[in-house]
Amino acid sequence: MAGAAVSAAAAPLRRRLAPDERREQILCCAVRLFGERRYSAVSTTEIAAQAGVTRGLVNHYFGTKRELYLVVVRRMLRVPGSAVTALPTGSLRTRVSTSVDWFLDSVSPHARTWVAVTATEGVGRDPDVEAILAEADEVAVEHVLAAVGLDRTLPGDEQRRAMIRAYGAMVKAATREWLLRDTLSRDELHLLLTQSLVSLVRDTFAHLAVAAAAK
Amino acid sequence: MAGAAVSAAAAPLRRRLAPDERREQILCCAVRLFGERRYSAVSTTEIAAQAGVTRGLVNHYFGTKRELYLVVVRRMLRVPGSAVTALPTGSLRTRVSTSVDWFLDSVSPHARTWVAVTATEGVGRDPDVEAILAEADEVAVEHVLAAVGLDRTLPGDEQRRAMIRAYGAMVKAATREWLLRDTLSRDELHLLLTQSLVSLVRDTFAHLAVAAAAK
DNA sequence: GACGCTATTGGCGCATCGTCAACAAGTTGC
DNA sequence: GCAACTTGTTGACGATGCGCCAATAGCGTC
Repeated sequence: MAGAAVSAAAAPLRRRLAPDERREQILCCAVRLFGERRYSAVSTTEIAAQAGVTRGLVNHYFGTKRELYLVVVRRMLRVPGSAVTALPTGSLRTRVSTSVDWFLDSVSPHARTWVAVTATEGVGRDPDVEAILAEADEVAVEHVLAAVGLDRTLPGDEQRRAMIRAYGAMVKAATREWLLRDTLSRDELHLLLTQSLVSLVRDTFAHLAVAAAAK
Repeated sequence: MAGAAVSAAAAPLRRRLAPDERREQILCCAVRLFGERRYSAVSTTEIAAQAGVTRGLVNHYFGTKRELYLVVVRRMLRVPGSAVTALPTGSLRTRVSTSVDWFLDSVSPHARTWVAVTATEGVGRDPDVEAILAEADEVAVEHVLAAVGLDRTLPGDEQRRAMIRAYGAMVKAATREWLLRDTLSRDELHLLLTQSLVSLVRDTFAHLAVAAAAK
């Protein structure tokens, strides 16, 4: 009994961690669970259990289950884009091709989480989630504009940005075809993304400028 | 008192409807509520209340809240696409342009519900919802293949279908830009969708065929 | 080794969901 | 016309999940 008491003292039932550390630990489990199942199919109890804590602590750190979810969404989008190396040079097609390659390279290591983030569409609007995704899209648009070398002060900038956002949706969908369904090889995906963006910039934007000048 | 009794008999508290009728009534309310709020923010109690029935009846007809939700998703995708009129003729660009116009015409009356259906979710996979959306996408792919006049037995069909699915994602995103954010005019949207599909078929598919023949 | 700070717990109250037996609105048979 | 049957509909029960908060117990500090 004395031995039991000693070992119990040596390994206390609750371990007290630094707030940041504990928060990170819970968030990590939440990312994994929300990544593999939908919102309603994940309970805060389960998240807490996986993190080795009680449910109350989850609420203590993140307030609400929904708030935790939003943090997870934000976190998952923080993956790529940190190492924006030197801008590519050369012809439009060369620059676009290089950028597409860079994108594919940066996605493939985090394939699983990336797919989860950009995953499903459904019914029911969620303004908060939409705002986070929109923010990430805006960053992507900036990258594309920089890669193709377009002046952002020119008239028609808003329209071009909208079109690039739409192009971004195709990028996501096509990349899912590659990573998830394996219906496209990397080369085929690369061809699609490059060709589409080149056509967008060279043809569609040109038509746009002509139409704007005509009126 | 006798009069009250008579009026009560004339207007009974519960009205007994035909199953299909009641089911449709509940489903209608569910469509509206799920259209304007996200899944977790809609309770079956509220749906029942809006339909003028009790919660138990909702479960009786649809089993589970989730099952009801899936029925809603399916229903919302039932765009009156039945009226697939005669296939357009003329050059590739003309046929694509006509098809894009037809699509935009058929979407705009149901703008609100359509936007709700194609709204992006966030994190968390939902295989059931994905299956429904995939089914609808496949129908759309068939329409596109018919419009551009591609033989479905040719080699590389799977790759082309995948690329058209990706194009479909761009169509949805761009249409949302038009309907929701008003960042594109209908003409600009039409230009984008037409130009992109023409480029996809004329350039990308051509490259694809060349690459396939080379190996 | 005692003290204080605070990370952590456990439980309370409330809302929602799925199930089911009982009830009553219509319908049919006589 | 009334009675019996069918079945659409209700109301309540148990279970689960979530937000909140006072009590508890690690861990650093003097």
